[in-house]
Amino acid sequence: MGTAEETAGGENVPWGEVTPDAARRLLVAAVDAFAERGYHATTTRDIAGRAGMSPAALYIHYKTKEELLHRISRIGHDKALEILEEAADGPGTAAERLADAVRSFVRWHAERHTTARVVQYELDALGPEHRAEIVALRRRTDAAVRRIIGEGVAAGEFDVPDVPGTTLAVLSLCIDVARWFNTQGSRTPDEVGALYADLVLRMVGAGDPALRARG
Amino acid sequence: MGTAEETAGGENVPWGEVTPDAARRLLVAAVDAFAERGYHATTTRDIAGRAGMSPAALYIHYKTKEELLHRISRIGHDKALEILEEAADGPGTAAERLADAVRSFVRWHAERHTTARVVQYELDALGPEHRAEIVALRRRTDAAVRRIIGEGVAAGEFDVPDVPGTTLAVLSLCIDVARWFNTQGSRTPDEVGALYADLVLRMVGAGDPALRARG
DNA sequence: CCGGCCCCTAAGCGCTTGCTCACCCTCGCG
DNA sequence: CGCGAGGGTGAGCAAGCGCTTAGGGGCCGG
Repeated sequence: MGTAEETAGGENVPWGEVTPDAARRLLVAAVDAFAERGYHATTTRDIAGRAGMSPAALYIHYKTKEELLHRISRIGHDKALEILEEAADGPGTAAERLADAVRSFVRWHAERHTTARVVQYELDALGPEHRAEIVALRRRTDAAVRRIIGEGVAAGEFDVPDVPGTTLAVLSLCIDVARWFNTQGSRTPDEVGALYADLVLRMVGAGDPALRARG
Repeated sequence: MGTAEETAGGENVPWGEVTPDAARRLLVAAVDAFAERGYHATTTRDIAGRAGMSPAALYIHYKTKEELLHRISRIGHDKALEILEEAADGPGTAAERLADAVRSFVRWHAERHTTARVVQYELDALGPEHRAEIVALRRRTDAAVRRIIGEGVAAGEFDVPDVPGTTLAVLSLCIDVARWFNTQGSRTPDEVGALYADLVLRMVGAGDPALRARG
């Protein structure tokens, strides 16, 4: 109690783990700028300006612009992975767990699509070591989805001729939500999550379509 | 006969429509560089260097770096749209046309994934008027897919509760191939096309799964 | 009241960027 | 052979980049 985290607004606030306050303001500004223009097109002056600071202030809290991207990418991937693995390790049939995983993963990508866009599409801008670290996290993401699908096939729930390929496609579908979401509007994250969960169950040939529509 | 296009190697060569030769070499170099590093991280010196020319040579054939991106984007979208509309307007049932469209669209994104990456992911780097022009092309892409799905539903071939949403998901799935293809290897464009055609037929609830597997 | 500490800023350094300009080399034609 | 035109180059400009540094202002314990 009385920790910096609580001072910052509790542990469920989006960037609550980033302290002190000035560092978080800079990071949030960087997420917005990176999502809007891309990493390379964003200047450190722009980030500092959005955070209401001078350009030099950035370097008090972060060594380089790349370190900012890495922090964003790391925290974002941790969160996305946590969401997925929680669903993968939950109770229920493979179909229920897969639907749950897709629903929450997609919802996160839609709700926090500016963060997700940076996390998913600016990976190449990281330095070699930082990129390697993030790639390792992504392999765990892949493994979590593959595990659910594999278990569904083993249990006879799913009909999937190509498990690695279908895993890839499912993840690709979910991740790409970050690219297009809210460029049109008119759909809530919950709606997209529900739609995608249904589509993915169809992709793995899970059970009776009529059951899916009702449940 | 004896036109510049034929001199350049015939009309089926990837960038055969770009003349003169030096302009094409620069454009191909730009595609590679943009795909590898992204538009903003690519310098005009890098593009010219890859084409074996001095930095100044670029400006003989293109007014700005952005014009280069626009030319690439325009030609690429034209080609992608042509592929899709050809399949959409072809003969056969809605299921056959949808499978055909997805198969060829995906194959193009895989085979020419460096071009596709630029075309699909560097749109924001275009100036306002050029972007508007490209966005109009993408609406036609969307319309082509939506038409096939709509016709399949009308004919009772498909079971799709949300036609616009499913259209969006199908296109998103195909487009994202450009992002991940060949970062791992081990899959040919034909294989990915076949896999994705099957997955999409499942998404729209087309017919008997057993029939799909045999056909 | 003050001295040290922590954030922060103004100014600017060294470098790279997109792009330009004066000039040259090559080639077809009379 | 002279010549004009068009594709190419070397050098470099103004602007903007990531990042640094010297110094200032507010807060806090003594």
